[in-house]
Amino acid sequence: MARTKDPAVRSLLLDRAAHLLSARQPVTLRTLVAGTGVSTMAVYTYFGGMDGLWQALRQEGFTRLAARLAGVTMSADPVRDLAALGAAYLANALENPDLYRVMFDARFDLEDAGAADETLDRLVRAIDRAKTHGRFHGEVEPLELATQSWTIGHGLASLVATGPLPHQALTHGVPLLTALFTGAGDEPARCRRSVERGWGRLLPA
Amino acid sequence: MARTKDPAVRSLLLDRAAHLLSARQPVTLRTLVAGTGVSTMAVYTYFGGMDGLWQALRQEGFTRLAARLAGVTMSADPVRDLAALGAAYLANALENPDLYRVMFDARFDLEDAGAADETLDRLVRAIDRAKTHGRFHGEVEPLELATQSWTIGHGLASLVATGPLPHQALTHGVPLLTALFTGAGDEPARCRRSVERGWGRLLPA
DNA sequence: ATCAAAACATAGCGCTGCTATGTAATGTGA
DNA sequence: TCACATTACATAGCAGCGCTATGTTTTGAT
Repeated sequence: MARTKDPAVRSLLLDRAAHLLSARQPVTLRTLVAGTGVSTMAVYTYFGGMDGLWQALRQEGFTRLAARLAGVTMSADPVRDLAALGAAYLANALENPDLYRVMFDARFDLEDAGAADETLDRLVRAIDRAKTHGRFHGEVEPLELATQSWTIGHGLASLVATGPLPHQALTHGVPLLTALFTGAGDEPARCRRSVERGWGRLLPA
Repeated sequence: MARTKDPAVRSLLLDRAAHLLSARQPVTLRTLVAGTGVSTMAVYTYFGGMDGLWQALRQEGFTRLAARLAGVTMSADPVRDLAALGAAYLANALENPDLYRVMFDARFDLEDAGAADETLDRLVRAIDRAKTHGRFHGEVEPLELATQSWTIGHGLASLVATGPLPHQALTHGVPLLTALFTGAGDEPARCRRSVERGWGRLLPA
């Protein structure tokens, strides 16, 4: 008994926001709708305000990350796969640095808690796989090891994306993950080779 | 042949900014000077604008961090000391979460690059000490290991301060650092004991 | 004592997100 | 099919933001 929303408008606004973000142009209510033909009210009908737009943008960021991780093909070497997931995480963060910053920007009260859960779950499953392959010893808690891997990935991504460390520093991911996985029971030399293979093109800077 | 600046005004503004920040009240040009008796122009006289104030605030954050790290007393166990430095870093980040966020907030172009250098240097020296004690093997590059320790610390601090991980997750610091230092040559069981000692009160959540 | 220079106060500009108001479009019940 | 309630949408205007132009006052060197 009323007018319906047009999903295309919503996508249009999100796309334009992402474009402005990557073009390092300010994302404001007015710059957002400028040239789109829609009025500023559209932001309120579809997102309830700018905060809602940022939240939707974060969701988009996590969705894109999930897709990126899903693109990592599993191999016969589960530890390589773990490193490859880490590399994919970092690659995504550095290819969309602005979106990554939005995703982990403070000043949001985590109503979209669990947005990162899919990411973590994928890690957990990869670790489970390494366990069944006998690379990690039995006491390893997959969720804990996944959280620790995430900590390394996020720390690296954040320090590089935010400035304190140069891109070169991404190579630190190899010794960090190798140390972590070796501590989880993998054989050191073999572990390092696996991680290096998984880290892939992030290695030569 | 002119009027001189009053350092007290500068401190007053910085103090008030920190207060507003910790009180979770918006830090704006007008809220900053409200009730202080000084006018908005003061912010421009002493900081050149709000950006300058944020920059000064970051400097203050790093100064406070340096003081915190300086308060860690070295013991006979250098690996414990390394973990204690990590714990102090995290404790500082979580006691001044807003300031920590300002410190590592993106959208600043690193003109104050090197602000974090003192922190890193302290880590380097602690690692050097562990090397001379024979805890790490000779190929260990202190700067690299320091950067990797920082990555772990910042990753944890960021994920906890920004929301995705609960405070409980700080305990992950122990296995992470243990794995890293064990990989650097320390004997596993001894390393874990040292790290646990250094991690201290961050352990019981 | 003089006077230039800098600190300081005030007012106002263009921008921000947001909302109040009026209008046009549309899915639904009769 | 038609009327209407309901929602999308456009416009205008509000308070607040950072910043700057302007005029005044203070002050330190000559």
